Amino acid sequence: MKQSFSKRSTMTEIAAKAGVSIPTVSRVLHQRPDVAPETRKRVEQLLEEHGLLQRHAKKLSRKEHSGIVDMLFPGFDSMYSFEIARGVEEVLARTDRRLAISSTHHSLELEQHWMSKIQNSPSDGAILVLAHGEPRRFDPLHRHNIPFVVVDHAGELGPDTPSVGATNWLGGRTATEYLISLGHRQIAVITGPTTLPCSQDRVAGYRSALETAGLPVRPDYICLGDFSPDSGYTQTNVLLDLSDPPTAIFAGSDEQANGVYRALRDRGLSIPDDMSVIGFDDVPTASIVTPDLTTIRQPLREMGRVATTMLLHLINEEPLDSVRVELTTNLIVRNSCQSLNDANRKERP
Amino acid sequence: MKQSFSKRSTMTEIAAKAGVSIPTVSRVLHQRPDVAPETRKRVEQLLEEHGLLQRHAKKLSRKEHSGIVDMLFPGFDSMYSFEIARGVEEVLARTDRRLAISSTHHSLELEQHWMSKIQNSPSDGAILVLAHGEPRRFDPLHRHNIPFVVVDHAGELGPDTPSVGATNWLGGRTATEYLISLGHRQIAVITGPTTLPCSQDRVAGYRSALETAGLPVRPDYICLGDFSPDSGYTQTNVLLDLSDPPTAIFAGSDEQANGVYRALRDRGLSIPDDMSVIGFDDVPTASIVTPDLTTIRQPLREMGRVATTMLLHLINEEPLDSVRVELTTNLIVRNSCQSLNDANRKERP
DNA sequence: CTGAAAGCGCTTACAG
DNA sequence: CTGAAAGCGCTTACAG
Repeated sequence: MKQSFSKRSTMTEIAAKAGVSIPTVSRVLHQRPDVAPETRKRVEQLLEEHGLLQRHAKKLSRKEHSGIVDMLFPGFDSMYSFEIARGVEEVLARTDRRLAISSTHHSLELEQHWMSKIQNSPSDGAILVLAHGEPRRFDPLHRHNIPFVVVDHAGELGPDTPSVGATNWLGGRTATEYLISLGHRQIAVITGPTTLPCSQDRVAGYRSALETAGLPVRPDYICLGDFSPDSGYTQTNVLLDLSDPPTAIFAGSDEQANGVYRALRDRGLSIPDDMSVIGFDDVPTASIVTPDLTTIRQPLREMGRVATTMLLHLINEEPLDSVRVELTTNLIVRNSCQSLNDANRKERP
Repeated sequence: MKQSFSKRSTMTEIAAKAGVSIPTVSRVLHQRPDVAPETRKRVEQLLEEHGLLQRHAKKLSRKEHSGIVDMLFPGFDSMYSFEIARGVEEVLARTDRRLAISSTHHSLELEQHWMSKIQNSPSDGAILVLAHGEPRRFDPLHRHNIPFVVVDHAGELGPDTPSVGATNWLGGRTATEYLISLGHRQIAVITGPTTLPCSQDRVAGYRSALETAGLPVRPDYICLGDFSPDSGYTQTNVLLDLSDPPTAIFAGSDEQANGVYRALRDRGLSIPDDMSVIGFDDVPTASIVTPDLTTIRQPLREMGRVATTMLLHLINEEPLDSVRVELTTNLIVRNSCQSLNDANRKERP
């Protein structure tokens, strides 16, 4: 037992013990066919005992895969990130790979730092949660032949870049249609960052629903946010200060909706009696707030799962069913929206 | 440019190009002192250009460290986990190591699976979020000489096991004292799993506060939960069905408090008018719920940060200031508790 | 400081 | 099927 740890054995040693030549040992180790079954068995036994087999396997597997799948977030700071990560973890747990999580903390510098880390201790593949950015960003990955999948990108990266997204346009449209169906005619939206395609798409869906219903698209009802509670708070106040405020707000994201809630509460306004609010994402908090938030569900965990499955295919050099997968959004009706015709609504001027 | 990728160069090649012997090249690569500065410079240049320097550095660093720090959760499914992970990520981002996250999904089988993964693609160190469990569990880690730190364990693992925790006893006591200071005399607690030292400690703190104030410790006011919203819901209903229900509930954890909120709301009871509720943890949702939750803050992110700093010391074989670090909890007063003397409280029989 | 020489652990045709 | 031989890429005393 002890000596097997004391010093790493060599093929020469094994050859001596097995009473064969070194080349034969080499052949057995490499699973060449031209070895007598008996000899092979004897040598294999020795190799195993002395840890050469294990050492060799490890060396091989290090070549093929590092055992790590990387995941990069712009910020590891929201339920949104967490949910996607959970999906990825779920499918990776069943494989022999581990999940490495990094955040660029919204800094380009740290993103480059990460890219160089990846070179030194390489990755089998990467999942990039990147809602925007040009393809050039992925050059280091290409150079190092690291397969990757982009999550929540709108998919305009061209046919070379596998990506998973959600039907943001449809979601935006569904949210707005729902509010219209409740009788609302004055519907505002607080957007995400204008640079983000997912946000642009939601707003486009909003416009489309309004236009289809023959309602005007009012510029003062389209407020610029950044998906944060703070921008939800600020923009809600802007909307409420309008001479002609909306009766419903499409909050852009659930997190942003939290800020909308707070602004409304600060003014003593009730949800949904005084204002209907609809979110986007359906993160866990959506069902915890009061009233629980009607929202458009974006299947974040499933997006993580699908992206991982795709990546695993890429790693194994198996063909992909589709380079671009778009998962569908769903309306989740809870209690933050009310029909305009319904009772105890205060009259507005 | 091109040929440097086409085939990996050898020392022989470099030696020829540099007009020196192979041993000299070897010496330069290994930074031996006995080489003429000029020769060294020339050879180094060549080594760099042909990627031998890089290859060598990589080989070295693979020996010293894999570049991965592992983190294991019983379940990667709560704000609690997420917050600790964020803390770890924050300090790791500034190093050249990446964070690998795994969950045992509360299954012993998966925990063993993870332990074997760790052997195949080794880890520089691990952070284990393990609220209980005997030291034997860590044997595989010891065997493979992988340093680790345990987070949120009560610290009864002995002086060999570095750990980071919070002052759970003090937190439980503070929560209860606060309720007493508001005039409450009938204070219930919904506990976490009895097997968890952190939960036991909180309950012990609760008892201690009651006893110090000369109040009776009523067994029917101590309800068994498991930190989940569901158990919060169920046990609140049990408490409300008592002939003599409490006027305040110490919810054991913020997540559990969500269930308490729901049960109260389902019965048409108002928080804090009809019932005061205090949580534990101060996860982000605590300030989002209505009314926002008064709670005992457990500095989860900081715990993650401290654990990582400790682990980095262990990895570098530097001494630890202390094997056991206990971070302090704080009372965060928000709006879910009310003084018993205050106004609009309905009279109880 | 530097190289010729010996050696290590392994692989790869080649001959039988 | 197996081994003797040649060879590769590298390291390590040793001599000058």
